[in-house]
Amino acid sequence: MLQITTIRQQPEEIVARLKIKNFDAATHVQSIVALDEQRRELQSRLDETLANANRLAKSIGDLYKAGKADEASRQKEESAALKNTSKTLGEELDATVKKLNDILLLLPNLPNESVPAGKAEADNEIVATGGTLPEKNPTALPHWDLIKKYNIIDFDLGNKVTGAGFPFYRGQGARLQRALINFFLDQGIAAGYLEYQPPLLVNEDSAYGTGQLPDKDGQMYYAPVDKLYLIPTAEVPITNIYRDVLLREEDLPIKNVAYSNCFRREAGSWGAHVRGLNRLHQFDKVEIVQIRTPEESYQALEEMREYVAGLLVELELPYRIVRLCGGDLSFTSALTYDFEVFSSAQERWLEVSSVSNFESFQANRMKLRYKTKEGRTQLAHTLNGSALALPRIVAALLENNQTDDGIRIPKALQAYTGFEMITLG
RNA sequence: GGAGAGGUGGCCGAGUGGUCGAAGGCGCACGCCUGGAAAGUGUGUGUACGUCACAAGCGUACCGAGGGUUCGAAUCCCUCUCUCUCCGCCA
Repeated sequence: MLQITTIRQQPEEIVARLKIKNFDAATHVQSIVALDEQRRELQSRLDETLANANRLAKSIGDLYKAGKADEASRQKEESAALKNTSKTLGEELDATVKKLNDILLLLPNLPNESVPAGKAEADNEIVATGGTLPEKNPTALPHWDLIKKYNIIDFDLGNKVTGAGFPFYRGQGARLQRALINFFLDQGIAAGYLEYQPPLLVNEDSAYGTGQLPDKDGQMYYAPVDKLYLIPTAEVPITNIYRDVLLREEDLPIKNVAYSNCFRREAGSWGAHVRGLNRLHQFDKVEIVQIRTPEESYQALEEMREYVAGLLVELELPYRIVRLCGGDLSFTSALTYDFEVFSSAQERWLEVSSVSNFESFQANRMKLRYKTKEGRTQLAHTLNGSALALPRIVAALLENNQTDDGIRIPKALQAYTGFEMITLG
């Protein structure tokens, strides 16, 4: 959520910046400015009325004590009138605040200066590449065939027991999952992140805090009996640790890492390119989250980018990093780097990580603040990134490392899997 | 799930209708004291909103959340929620 003071002070600037995200904010901003004006007016009048009522109450008490009951009951009538006024003003104020807030929630975060304009994927900017692309192999099998051949991931079984997009991992497939999770967590810990194991269901406040609601309502699984949402990413519980928290500057930076299952309904996004592991309703991901001062947050974003790139190097996967254009940028993000690995049999780049700086957008929603060394209270910046999401990593590993003898496991992972090859039988 | 007890400031803890944003203590900050430190001592120490220069000052709200009674509520009533204890159930 954007800060009301920013909108109040530079409404045109906001509208202009949001155009980069292809978001027309003109009407919203206009309403916000008007409602904000109204809100402050009502607040002043209400405060004044309450101040008068407080004065009267005190006076009535004194009069009773002095035995002047007549004068007291006359003032009581006055007080009753004030009470009516304050009740009306209070209701108007609440309604105005609610209206204002509802519109504020609809405004996406401002894009960073460096975000290129653009409508979609094609306008993203490739900022780095790494690893070597495998040679073209016409006989290479896509991962959905490989998993059947080696009998390591079973979609049919998932289909029977749960539904589409909920596969079973089996044998060396399950082992590979576990290896990747542990590898990613250990790397994170080595890089100074604190490991967390979060709840997989969160309440409504948390879903609002990180911005999944109201923007992505319908994309999360929901347990209505208990009013809980299944998390689409560990970002939600991990960042919400700091909801309504006032940190001290010495507490920063905060760097957390967490593994979790992730649940996504993916309503309406099923299509031709989502075979096999490319898109699932439940998948595994290790997430890194940082809380930073505004001064340091972009430096932190670069650190995180380096860190994620390092993981892909260890896994010996060819990758590229793209800076998302305005149109592709998420609702909450100011700047996002997507990481894509090349999947040789599909001959496609698969997104395996998204590293973002949300600046104070989430912090403002969550009231995540910190006290500076000078004693000023201000909003912190939040960042997060996948490090990494498993299914597409697995897809790329399987496709890129297939040999006549089996599927080669990258060296860095072998200590975790306990085997060097995925083999038949 | 049943019964009981309770949620007060960074922490502990007083406070059962007005003088309470809230005693006292701890912690913290700054000063005094000291060769230095400890001890001692003095002062200060919440958040949000409004006014305003995102200053001071002033005003308003906040004692788990939301409603109610009252001229006036941390204090009384109702609902919800969370924690603790006992019982039940259970990985």
